[in-house]
Amino acid sequence: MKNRLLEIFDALLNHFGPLFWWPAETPFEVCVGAILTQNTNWANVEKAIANLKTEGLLAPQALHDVDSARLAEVIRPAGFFNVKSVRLKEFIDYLFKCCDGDLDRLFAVDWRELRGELLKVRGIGPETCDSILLYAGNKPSFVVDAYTKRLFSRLGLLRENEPYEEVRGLFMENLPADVGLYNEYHALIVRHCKDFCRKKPICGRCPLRYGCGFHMAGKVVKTLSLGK
DNA sequence: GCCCAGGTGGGTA
DNA sequence: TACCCACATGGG
Repeated sequence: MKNRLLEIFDALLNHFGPLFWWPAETPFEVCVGAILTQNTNWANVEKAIANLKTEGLLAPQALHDVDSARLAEVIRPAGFFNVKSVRLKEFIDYLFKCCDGDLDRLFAVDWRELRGELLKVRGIGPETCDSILLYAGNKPSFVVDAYTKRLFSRLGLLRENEPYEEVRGLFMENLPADVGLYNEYHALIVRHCKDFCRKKPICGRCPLRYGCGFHMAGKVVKTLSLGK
């Protein structure tokens, strides 16, 4: 399994090149984006982030001070704005409670303990939590999302409704605890799925389950060599 | 008009 | 544990 996961990573990296995620300017922006992108197209999140910047709200103290109803209006393009407004405030409340609003202090503690604490914050589930740890805190916590489950179940390496922690464990037990590797692997999975492995596969059925390659408009444009 | 998008929490059996 | 549902905008 370890070799298989590394082969898939190499094939994706070879095809797309390094992606240098997360698409954000600061660690704090990563945290905000991780909450805003819950079940939401990233293009809509970008609009909400742009609004936050325009309004001068993309900072811990500013988000701490702003009224949640006003915050909801600013992040409206991201969808689910009422619940996300509350979730952002919950995260900020925790940040001030534990670290006086200082992200560096947040990430200074043992990350495994921090993961347990973040998961207690309402609105921060396992994917949001691991995204924050990996992409904002540079901690080796593998991120699992809908794309990860879709791709690896189609590859026959997972069952379709495998629980989050089981999937995460599969990667973390079979890959070295390397922040750079985890960072790129998740980014490449997302990129690959957006291009080739949609909910409705572009070629009618996702070809990766046969280990054969990348498809576009029904035509094979590149072949993966996954080995056995 | 319909489907989909980098989830999460609450309720029910 | 395993489903169901609400939450909502915007692009294809």
